[in-house]
Formats: sequence, C-alpha cells, structure tokens
Amino acid sequence: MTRQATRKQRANGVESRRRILDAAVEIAGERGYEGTSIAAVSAQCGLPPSSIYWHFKDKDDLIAAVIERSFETWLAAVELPGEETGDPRERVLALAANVAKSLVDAPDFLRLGLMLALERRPTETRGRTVFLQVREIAGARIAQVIEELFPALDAAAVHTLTTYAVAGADGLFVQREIGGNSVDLAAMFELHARLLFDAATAMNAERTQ
Amino acid sequence: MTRQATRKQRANGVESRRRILDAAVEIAGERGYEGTSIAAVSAQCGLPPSSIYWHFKDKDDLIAAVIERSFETWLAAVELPGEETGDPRERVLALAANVAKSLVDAPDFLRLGLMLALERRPTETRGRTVFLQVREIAGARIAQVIEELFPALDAAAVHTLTTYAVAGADGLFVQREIGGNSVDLAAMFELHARLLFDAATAMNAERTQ
Amino acid sequence: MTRQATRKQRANGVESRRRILDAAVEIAGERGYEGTSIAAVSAQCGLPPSSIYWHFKDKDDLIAAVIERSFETWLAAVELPGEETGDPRERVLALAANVAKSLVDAPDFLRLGLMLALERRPTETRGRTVFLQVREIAGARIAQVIEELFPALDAAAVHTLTTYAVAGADGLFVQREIGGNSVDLAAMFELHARLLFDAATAMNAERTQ
Amino acid sequence: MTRQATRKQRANGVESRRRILDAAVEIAGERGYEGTSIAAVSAQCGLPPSSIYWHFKDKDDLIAAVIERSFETWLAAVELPGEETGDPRERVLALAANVAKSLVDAPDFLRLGLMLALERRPTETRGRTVFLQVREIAGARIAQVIEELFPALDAAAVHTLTTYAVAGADGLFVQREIGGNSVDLAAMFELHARLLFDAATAMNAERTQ
DNA sequence: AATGAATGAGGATTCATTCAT
DNA sequence: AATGAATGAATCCTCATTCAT
Repeated sequence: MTRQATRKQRANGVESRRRILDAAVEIAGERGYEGTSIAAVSAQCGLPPSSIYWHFKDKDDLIAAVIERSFETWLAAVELPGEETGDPRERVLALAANVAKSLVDAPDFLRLGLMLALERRPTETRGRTVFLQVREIAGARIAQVIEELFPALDAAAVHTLTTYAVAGADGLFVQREIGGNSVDLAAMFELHARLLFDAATAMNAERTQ
Repeated sequence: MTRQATRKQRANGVESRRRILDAAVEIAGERGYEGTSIAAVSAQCGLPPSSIYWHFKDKDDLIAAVIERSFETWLAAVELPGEETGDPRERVLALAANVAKSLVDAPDFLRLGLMLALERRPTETRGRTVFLQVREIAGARIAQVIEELFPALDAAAVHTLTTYAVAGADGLFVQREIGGNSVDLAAMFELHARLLFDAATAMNAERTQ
Repeated sequence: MTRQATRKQRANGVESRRRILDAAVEIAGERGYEGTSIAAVSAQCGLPPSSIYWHFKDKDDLIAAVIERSFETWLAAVELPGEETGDPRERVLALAANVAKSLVDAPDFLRLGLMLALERRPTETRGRTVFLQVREIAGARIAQVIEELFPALDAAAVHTLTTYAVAGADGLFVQREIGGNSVDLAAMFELHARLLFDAATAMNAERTQ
Repeated sequence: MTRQATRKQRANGVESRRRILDAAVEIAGERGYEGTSIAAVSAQCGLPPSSIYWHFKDKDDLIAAVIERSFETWLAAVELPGEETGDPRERVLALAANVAKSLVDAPDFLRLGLMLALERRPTETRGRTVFLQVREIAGARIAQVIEELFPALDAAAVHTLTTYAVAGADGLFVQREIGGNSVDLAAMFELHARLLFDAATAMNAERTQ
C-alpha cells in the first residue's frame, strides 16, 4: 500500500466520522434517543454498524457527540458580530433576532436536546447531561447580559428573568416545531424580548429608588 | 373468595383497561414513545402483554389512549370553579395559578405530549396527532378568554398573544421538568400572566384610540 | 325470554356454523393449515373466536369439517346424472368433462386438500387424514369404472390406470390454479380422458388375445 | 484449535449460509411457508435466529433462496448426459426416467414449490414468484424438445402437450408424496412418456398429411 | 481505519385456547 | 347458543454490541 493510500485512509477517518454524525443528528432529531438505532444510522450514512463502533464507544457516546457538535453549529449561528455597545433595548432586540434566526437555521441542537431533557430514564444518558451543561452555559450568558444592562437587580431577580427568557425561547421553539412556517419565530422572539426588556426595566427602576 | 377466583380474578374489562393505562401513563411519561415497551407496561400493571393487546390494538393505540385520558385528567385539574366575573387582572392571574398547579399535579399529559410533539418520524404516531388536537382545543380556549377581556384586539393580535401564552406555559413547564423543585412554577406563571396581561392591555388601548 | 326467541337462537346455531365454515374454507384455501388462524376466520365471519370454539373442538376439528363439507359440495357438483349406459368412450369423456367443470366451480376441496396432502408435519392433522380418506373413495370409484369398461385388465393394470387418472386430474388442477383462466381445463381433461381411454383399450386388447 | 476458536468458530459466511439453507430446505419442504418458523430453522442448523437474519433479509427472502437453490440442485440431477441423438422414442423415455429419478432423489424443490404454488395469499410471497419463474423455464425446455421432435406441430399443440406433460409430472409427484414407496414413480413416468409420445406422434402425423 | 459475521437479549405482536358468565 | 376477557407460548424481527481479520 502506498503512502498516498495510507494518507487517504487517514483522511477518510475524519470524513467517516462526519458522515456518521450527519446521519445521527438527522435520525436522533427525528426520533429521540431510543428511536435512534445504530442500524438506522448505518443505513443513513452507508457505513456498517461496526464502523460506527470504531468511531464511537457506544450509542450513548454517539448521541453525546451529536449534541456537542450540533451545539457548536448552533453557537456559531448565534454568535453576535461584536458591537456590544449601543442602546440597551436595541442590543436585546438584536440578540433575540439572532437567536430566532439561529433556531430556524440550526434547530437540531434544541430539538434533540429538549427531547432528551424531557426523558426521565433511570440511567441518565450522557447526551442529556451534555445538553443540560451547555444549556447551563447559555443560561449563564443570558444572566450576564441582564446583569450588565440592569445592574440594580439582585441575584433572585436576575435568575427569574433568565429562567423566563430561556423558557420563552424553548416554548416558542416548540410552537415553531409544531406549527411549522405558520409561526413567525422572528416576530415572536421580538415580542418576547420586548416584554422581557420592559419587565426588567421596571424591576430595575423599582430597586433603584 | 373461592379457589377459582384466586387463580383468575373475575374478568373486568374496565378495571383492567384502567390498570393498563395507569401503568402506561407512568412509563410513557418517563420514557416517551419508543422507550415505552409493552413488556414494561405489562410488568408495571401485572397483566400479560397479550392482555394489553386485547384492550388496545397496538402500541400506537395505547399511547393515543394514554394521551386522551391524561388530557382529561389534566383538564379536570385546570377547570376553574366558575366565578367568571370580577377584575380581569385577577381572573387572568387566577387562571395562571390554576394552570401552574395543574401542571405540577398532573404533569404526565404535557410531558409525554411535548416528547411526542418534538418527534418527526416519517410515519406519524396517533398519539402525537391526538396531542396536537387537544392542544388546539386548549389554545382555542385561551384565545376565547383573550377575546373576551380585550375586545378591541384583532384576530392577528389574539393569535400572537395566544401563541405567546402557550409557548410560555410550555417553556416554563420544560424548565420545571429540568430544574425540578428549584423552579417555582407558580411564581413563574404569575410573572408570565402579568407580562401577558400588561402587553394585551397596552395593545388593546392602542387599538381603542 | 320468549319461546320464539329461544327457537331463533337455536336456529342461529346452524347459521353460525355455516358462516364459520364459509369463512374457514376461504381462508384455509388461501393459506393452508398453518396459515389459517382462528382470528382470521373470526374476522371473516364476524363471530368472536370463542364462538368458533363453541362450534368446533379446536382448529384441527374446524379444518377437518371444512374438508368434509367442501368434499360434499364438490361431490354434488361431479355426480353424473345417471345414464350409465351408452358408448364407453362417450361415458368416459362425459365423466372427464364433469370433473373438469366441478373443479372449476368448486375448487376449494382439492386446493386445500392438496395443500394438506403435501405437508409432512410430525403430528398428522385430522384434515389431512379426512382428505386422504375421501380421496381414496374417489379413487375406488374410478377403479370401478375402469374395471367395468375393461374387464380383461388385471388388478395391477387397473391400479396403474387409476393412479395415472388421478395424477392427471391433480396435475391439471394445479396447472389451472397457477395459470388461471389461460388454462382450458375442459380441453385438457378431454385430452387426458382420451389418452387414458386409448391406453386402457390397448391394454385390454393385449390381455384379451 | 485454540480456545478462542472453540468459543466462536471463525466467521465463515458462505458456510453459515449453506447450513441455514440446508436446514430451511428440510423444514420448508415438510411444512410449507407458514409452517417454517425461524426458530425451527435455527434449531436445525445450530445458528441463532439473529444470525439467520444476517444472511437473509426476512423469512420471505430465506424461502425464496431455498427455492432457488433447491431448483439448481434438482436441475443438476435432471440434466441429461448429452447424447441428444438416437431414436426419438428412446430419447423421450430416457428423459422421463431421468426426471422420475431426480424427483425421488431431490424432491424438496417440487414439494415446497407446489405448496407455495397452491397458496393464494393476498400478498404474494417471493418464494412463490421464484418457483413460478423457474417452473416457466422448465416448461420452456420441454416445449423446445417437443418442437424439435415433432416439427409439424403448431404452437397451440405444443402448448397443450407441454401443459399436459408438466401436469402429469406434478400429479404423479403428488401421488408419490401421498402414497410413498408404494407408487413406482419410474414406471408411472414411463407410462406418461409413452402416452405423450404416441399422442404427439399422432398429432404430428395428422398435420403432416 | 474498517468491516463481515455473529449473537443474546429484547422488541412488538399473534397464536390457539380457556373459562366464567 | 354465545361471548368478553384473559393468557402462556410462540411468532417474526431488531437491538446494541463484539471480535477476528
């Protein structure tokens, strides 16, 4: 076997892994954890089951990797293009618009994540753990923005607003998943952002007095 | 009790059906559609799998029945004790408090429902269809209340507020499912209700001018 | 309950039995012994499985009854309208034409019978036994006709011709089952009868010299 | 042989496939399609059911493969050792003797095939389709021989004689299956061949004049 | 880096049958 | 004369996983 061929093989390792994850994200996003069979992923990506096990320790590991990669994909879609200055209201609305767009463009992460989150199986899956962790990170970031914009708020208020912000995002995403294009996610996120901003402003003013 | 009765309790279809549904609602609420095995339901309710198939055509049929019954259970828990008069704000807050309480007391319906709703399998499950239908009914009822309280709103506005109301409820429920008792669902629903009421009031005033 | 109603019930017993047999003959003729499930018969006739067990001891008993009844139906269709005199050749040809017609009109008996006959399960089914018995009877009748028409033939020759006659009938029936209407059963049976008659005539002449 | 080899014989797909087919041909030849349970095949060949499903998509696929292979086995048993010259009568008789012998030696193909052929289930099995196809091939070959030997016959006559030839073979085979060794298949096939040959000769002469 | 072959455990579902009413 | 309810055993087939190559 020539060195060429060897290099080719190695390069294919990355490519194969990608193909498997592509297949898995699709199927897991359709059917959840239990519904995702290795055989189905194999059929989707064209590689035999044993090859999937060469790349991933077990099904749990595969799903966790799916969550991780789809989170990164989503994160890349949300990330704001800097400009953290300017009018607070505008900043919040821009953030919301961005999140709405990212959830339309890369819905796999949240769809699969919520499916895993709602499950309560006796032995926790790694995928669920990973989802809850990255979700925690996202929540912390939101809390941070709120603290910056409304410095008078105490920890409890920040926590309440953060929870409400995330809940709204989850709920609107679910509505969109159910209702399809008939739900204008951008408009709904704008409403959500406005209500939140006004509520935060009011709470902030209350405590400033 | 005679010896015969000991060996085989007297046939009682209604009771058996109830036991099966009780078992299924618990397991399906924890593990979703795929995670609910007939064997597990059988073990939980004490009846053999073949008996489950006497009462339900197949797994799909069972899950659909579970959704139906748990919806009714939940509906009975939400239903307000009349008193439709009084201050609108109070009425909305009371409604929200009731929904929050019902979701804590009878969460099976919504937990399983959301799991089914998020699935996108090629061949739709009957359970999902049923959930979407009853959800539609619940949405219509909310829209009705909004129309009553804010008669100046046009259809689009009512639709937006309804969607946001339902989304908030779903999202907060999910937060509670993930965060457990650390999430004060009653308080969050109160916040949700207040924001919605204020937003609706403002929109209503706008259009009244 | 009035006497009228009681009599009605009793009358229905016969009717129910008939409905069950009608359903069973159809399904067994399509799928054979193993392929005939009590549930399928139940669905076909509209009576619950337990009612089928009221009329028949078990599945074996049901299939045996199906064979018996369909044999009688077929027999009624073959039976010649007397006239045993006349030209031997004509008599044989008329017989063959009649058998061909009966097999087109009432094929259930032979189709199901052959399916059972070809099976070799460890525990013999009663249906198979019954089929082989009635088949034996039919064979004996053919032998009798041959003996009458060709008295010079010895037992071995009669046996050979009988076997060949029956085999031809079976084989042509199978061809018709496979080929459908494209097989002209009447014409084929006429050919079969002619060849047989000529062969028998020749053998008879040989032994007469 | 190492300890590992004892625990799990070296993977050998071809050999395993053969073992499964060997087991299946025996069981299916005895019990037909429905009567052939995967568990029974598994027990017969020593491989677990899941291994059978590695080699064959489903039961249908297995039975179809059984038909295919047993047809080839049978074909190898019939194939004449050349010598296509010589007296036509001798050639036909030799052919018949060969077929008779092959059906005694390798009866699985025809026994299972006829069982499948007689079935009329709504959803056709692949095994039945395969059987009808190979049967068609066998029929075409017989027609070819008839055409060669009796060139004056028209297509309709050839078709009739072919149908009768095949029907006789099927019917005699059934007689043998039912009657066991008491039926001298060789003798019966000789009779069948003679009657056919004489009939064809007569028909040929008729058309030559 | 990959895969053909294998497998025990479990999946949903149907089976023939029973029995109290 | 009939049937609603039940059931243990069997059905076909898929599961996640392993391992020698």
